[in-house]
Amino acid sequence: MNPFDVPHPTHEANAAGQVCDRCGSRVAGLCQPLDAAALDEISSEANQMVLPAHSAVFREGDPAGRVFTLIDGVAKLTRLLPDGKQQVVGFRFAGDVIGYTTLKSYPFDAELLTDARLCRLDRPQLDGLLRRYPKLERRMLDLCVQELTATQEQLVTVGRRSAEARVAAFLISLVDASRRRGEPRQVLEMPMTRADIADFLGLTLETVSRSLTAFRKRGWIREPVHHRVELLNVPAITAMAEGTNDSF
Amino acid sequence: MNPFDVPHPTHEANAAGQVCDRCGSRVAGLCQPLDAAALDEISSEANQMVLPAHSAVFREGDPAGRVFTLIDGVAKLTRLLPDGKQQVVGFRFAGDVIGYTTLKSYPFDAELLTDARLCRLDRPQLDGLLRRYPKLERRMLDLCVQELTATQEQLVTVGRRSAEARVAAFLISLVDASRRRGEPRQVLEMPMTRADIADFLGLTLETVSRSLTAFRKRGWIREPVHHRVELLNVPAITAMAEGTNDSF
DNA sequence: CGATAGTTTGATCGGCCTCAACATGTGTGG
DNA sequence: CCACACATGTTGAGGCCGATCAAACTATCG
Repeated sequence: MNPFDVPHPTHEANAAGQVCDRCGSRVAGLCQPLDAAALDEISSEANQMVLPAHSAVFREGDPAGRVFTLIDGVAKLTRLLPDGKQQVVGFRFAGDVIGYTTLKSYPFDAELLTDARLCRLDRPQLDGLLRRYPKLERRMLDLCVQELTATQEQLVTVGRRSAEARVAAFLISLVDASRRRGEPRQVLEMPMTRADIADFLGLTLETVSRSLTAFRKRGWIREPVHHRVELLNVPAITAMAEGTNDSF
Repeated sequence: MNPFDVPHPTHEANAAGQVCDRCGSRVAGLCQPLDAAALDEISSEANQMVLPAHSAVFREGDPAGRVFTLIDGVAKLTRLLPDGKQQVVGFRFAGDVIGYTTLKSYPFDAELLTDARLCRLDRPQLDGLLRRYPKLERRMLDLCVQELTATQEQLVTVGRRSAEARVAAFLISLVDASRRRGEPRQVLEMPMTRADIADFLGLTLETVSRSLTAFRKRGWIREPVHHRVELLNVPAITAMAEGTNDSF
């Protein structure tokens, strides 16, 4: 299933930290609290892999034996309902960690929206690292708490906001994610389809399309090419997301 | 604000483990992986407190300096929207841990629905325990992963299910929670109001009321007294929750 | 016993879903 | 390179589910 496994080049933590010179990725996720020596050790155990768009990193129910760091690309995490409908529980971007869990099997699908490079760490390796670097355990807890908080926020969005407010909140969350990984332009890559967005927001793809069209007509956004949005009026979009847009 | 702080009696872990004889609570939450000696040490540092119904354990934004274990009672966790509406992000029952986070402040309100007893652990104490008992850190990660998975499930419920399916799913989740703490009767304490349930499910209280009335008329449930439900037809409720009830 | 919070039920409205048709974009093979 | 198929996106019309507004009923508590 993963035909592109290649050995991972040794990381080199530079003075500023956080960036691996060899693979070019920001060492944002798991490894953040580690020093150079530890990073070297991890790198010698981790495998870099490349996967094409629309392939699955893992599926709901697979034995949870690996942890991935997304070096490059975008992934969506989905859960399946008994009746076949799907709910997107989150999107992941460069630097994010995917698939760390203490459960025996993954509780959701992880599917790539773009071609992607990933860092793969197998469970025995991870366990060994956790034993040698106790800080890592704390780091995983941090990540989990962040994820939990974000999911609760999403619950608020899906549970209590109007359709346009949900789409606006989604756009704002894209900006935040982009800023977090240091690309503070308001031109955003948005490789997800209307259907993906709809399954994230608890809407239909038609409603998402209509909302985006409405934003476009109000001059709030532009879509110069497919899968790229430009936010022209962040304050208006923010106000819409927060439901405080009595007039526009 | 907490006028009922009382010193916590020393725990005694019995041979079967998991139950503290002195305070009568099941030591289910944080302390599960610890041995008797560790439990004694924790107990000497923890404070038991009693709070009345409708009081706040902590509020969104408070500095996250304490961790609580609910010994007895029910709590709801809520987030506030900018426009004043609230979303219930979860309910907590006896044995559940509340308020452990690596964030600087609590990301939600914790409010009691019933009179409750709580075990309180202040942050410096917790940090010390984490240093002495590294297993605890792993335990907190486990709890966080569980909570995250449950919240994702709730996202599916709120995002993709019909009103009656959501209410049915809520009832089933009550049964599960009840079973988890060893009360496998299908007569359930349900101290939350229709409004609480509505804010959890992304519905209005009227819709929740109508759904429960419908279930009652179909003979699926009874409410012998206020704040107590009896599930008479779990299969039907389950089928409704899963959306596989084409006929009933 | 009155006041207040919570619940039920009814009537109406509207936002979003559904179904449908068409437009546009993308990839593939001739 | 073009023709074609197929995925994705847009737009419209109509209907339904759940929200909203309103009123009566019940339980709880001082």
